[in-house]
Amino acid sequence: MRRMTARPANTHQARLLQLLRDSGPNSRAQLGDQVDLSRSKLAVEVDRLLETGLVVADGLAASRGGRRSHNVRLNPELRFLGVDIGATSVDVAVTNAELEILGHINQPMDVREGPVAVFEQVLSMAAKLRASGLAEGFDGAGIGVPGPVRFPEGVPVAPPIMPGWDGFPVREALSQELGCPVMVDNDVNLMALGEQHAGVARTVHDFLVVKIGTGIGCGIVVGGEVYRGTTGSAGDIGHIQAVPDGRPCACGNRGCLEAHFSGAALARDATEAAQQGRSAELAGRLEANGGLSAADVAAAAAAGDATALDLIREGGRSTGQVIAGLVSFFNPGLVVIGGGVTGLGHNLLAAIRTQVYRQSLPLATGNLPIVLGELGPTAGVIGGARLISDHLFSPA
Amino acid sequence: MRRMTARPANTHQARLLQLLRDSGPNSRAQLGDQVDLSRSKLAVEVDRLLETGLVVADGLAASRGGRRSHNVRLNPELRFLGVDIGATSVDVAVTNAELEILGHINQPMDVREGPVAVFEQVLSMAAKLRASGLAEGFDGAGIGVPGPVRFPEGVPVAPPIMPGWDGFPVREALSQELGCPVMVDNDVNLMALGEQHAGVARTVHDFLVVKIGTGIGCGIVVGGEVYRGTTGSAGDIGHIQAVPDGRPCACGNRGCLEAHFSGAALARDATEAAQQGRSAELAGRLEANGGLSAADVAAAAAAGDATALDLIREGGRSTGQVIAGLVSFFNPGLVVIGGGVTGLGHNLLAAIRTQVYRQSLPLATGNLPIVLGELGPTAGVIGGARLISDHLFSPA
DNA sequence: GAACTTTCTCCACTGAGTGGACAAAGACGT
DNA sequence: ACGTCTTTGTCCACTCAGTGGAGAAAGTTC
Repeated sequence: MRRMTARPANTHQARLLQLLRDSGPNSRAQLGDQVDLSRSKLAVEVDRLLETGLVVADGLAASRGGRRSHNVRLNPELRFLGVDIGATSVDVAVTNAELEILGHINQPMDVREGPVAVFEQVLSMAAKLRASGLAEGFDGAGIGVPGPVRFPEGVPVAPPIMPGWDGFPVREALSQELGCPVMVDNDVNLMALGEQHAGVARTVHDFLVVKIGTGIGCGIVVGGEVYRGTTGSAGDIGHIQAVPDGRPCACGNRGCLEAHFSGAALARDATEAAQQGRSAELAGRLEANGGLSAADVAAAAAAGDATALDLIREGGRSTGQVIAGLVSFFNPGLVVIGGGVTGLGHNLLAAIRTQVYRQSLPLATGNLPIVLGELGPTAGVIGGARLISDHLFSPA
Repeated sequence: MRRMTARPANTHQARLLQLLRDSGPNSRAQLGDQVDLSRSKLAVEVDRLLETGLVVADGLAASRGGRRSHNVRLNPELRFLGVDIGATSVDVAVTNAELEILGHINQPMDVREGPVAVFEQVLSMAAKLRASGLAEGFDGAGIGVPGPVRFPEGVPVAPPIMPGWDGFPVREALSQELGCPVMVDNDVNLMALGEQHAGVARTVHDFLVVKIGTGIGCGIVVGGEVYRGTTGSAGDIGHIQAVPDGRPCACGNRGCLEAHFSGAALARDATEAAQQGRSAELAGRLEANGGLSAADVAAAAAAGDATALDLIREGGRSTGQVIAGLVSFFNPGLVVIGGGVTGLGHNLLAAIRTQVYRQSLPLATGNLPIVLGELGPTAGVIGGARLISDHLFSPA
């Protein structure tokens, strides 16, 4: 199949495509209710979209007491690729134009091996999905990388945990390989887009997404749009000071949030506790697995281990301390906690909540939900698909 | 003179009015260069604006090698009122439609006396300006108050330092009294608008304005627009924890930034130092004035007093500590320091800069200017005029 | 089968916006 | 003084997006 290359010709068409993406098949009448255009004009634009092939007829809907409506929907053969590159693993997924996941693969990986090796892996994962019959090709791809990105060009800039990627033309390279438009963004921003599109943040306009994985980052959404900052490093909260004169951090300072709580820090602290004999539970797991991860701490806490619980509580306190400041400053309508450590679940959430509600002013926290992300590991790939569809479903 | 009531009929007219406001008298040709409309259409819209009286002819400009242009400008009789209500004083100013200050009065005042008393004072100040022949009436007014505001309604919400104002319909009441449209906002947001319009932030799209006066607040500008948060309390950074287990704060917590550094805190610390005999300079001033203010500390520091200098440096360090976190999070293109304590000048600025540059990541601070505001005490009133003109110069 | 609903199409009309021709007004060289 | 060039502004015919009403098509309900 030849891939779609058409783009909406005007804002009306863009709006219609986005409506069809977000609410599935619709009749002309239903579209008209949401789009503030005369029925005549709307019919014209829908017909033009049908001509481009982006939209196809979808049969007759059931009657609601009158003439049955002719539904239209986004072309079901459109395929987007969502790629979420983490520090230690990659997620690749295929979606249709309505951003439903048709297939999803996760593989371990190390970003530090550099862009060439990682892309080889990503491309082979994409090929596998294609080979399984889910897609004959891709109409667009959205990629998330664990570091700051100069968004318009799709190029990582000075990424701390992936030094080899600095300045690598991710967007251009992947667009070449995949033969379709590509957008690149920070992984946390993709997660925010994902939760906004299909998760807990569907109705909020200003919110924060705190992703606690190997590192810690924050996605910022202002007025429904991801805010990326002047140099693309907005949300880089891992190196905000959480503990004065605290632990030394790789960045050269002391007491950075990331040095005190993150997947990596938690594993380190748990190992330390096990070795010092402060927890039999953790020591057993260390013995068994030859190492400890955040998941081990979660399991130990679930098994009632006090030390593990303490580690989580202490981490939640540090995180909550920083988030409290951000809440005072940003006054969001929602805070979403996500990332690898969401396995720590409600113990973590409770610790964060306590700290934030205690430290921020009532006006900012009065009606502020602090919740776990809904999408788990799929938030990033859905966000990727959303990112590229936002791009393709806007006037050229 | 009957006040102007016309509003632009469409976005083109709004755009033209804003252009004329920001760059003064212009010929049709010059306007055409900036507005992406055909000369014909532009002429039509300009003619309509002339009919409304918002815009008037302004004679012929000098020739530039061809036919001389007929300039047009905003009606020079338009008058805006800018009001900046602080904790301890009020600024009221009259501007023309180009937001040039024609007259400016500052008077001491205490917000805690409540809205009724304060408005009486504001109205009498406005009357004084009118009586001096600067205005026959006002076409709009922009008011800043030192606390959070529910912006669409123009009503203060839960303002900590002005409890009597909670829920008072400032916008409606003043609109009634002045007989013109009124917009109300947080004083720090007005300052941000002022610096954006006529100060240091003219070319930046994403920036922060930190106002250090009796309290501490922060104005946030995203994509050229003031960001106010979900409940209007965005930028309320005075109660972010700057010093763990630090000084007790009126809000009930400990170590809040405002408890450690602000006009009030500085005066308190200076008085303490004077009484403990740590500074002869400050003790002398305490004796002479019967009390100490931030200005006294500034003067003492300028006279070489080490204790005063230490107080400023320590305050700058706390402030810088908090700002560093905000810079990491928000990645602004500029940070402006303003408010009453700008009298502390470069000693304060240096301390803040040191702390921010040390604590934030290079990518966020690499090209980040941290500067003092340019407009001083006029920032707020210019911002007020800007606020209402933005409102009036947009389609009804 | 009549009356009512809902969906969709057709068509004449409005009005925003364009671009080119041309007029007005000045600068400059000869 | 006069023609040429440049810049500014006006006029006008034309295009095209968008509207709203009439009415056809296709159902449901009683």
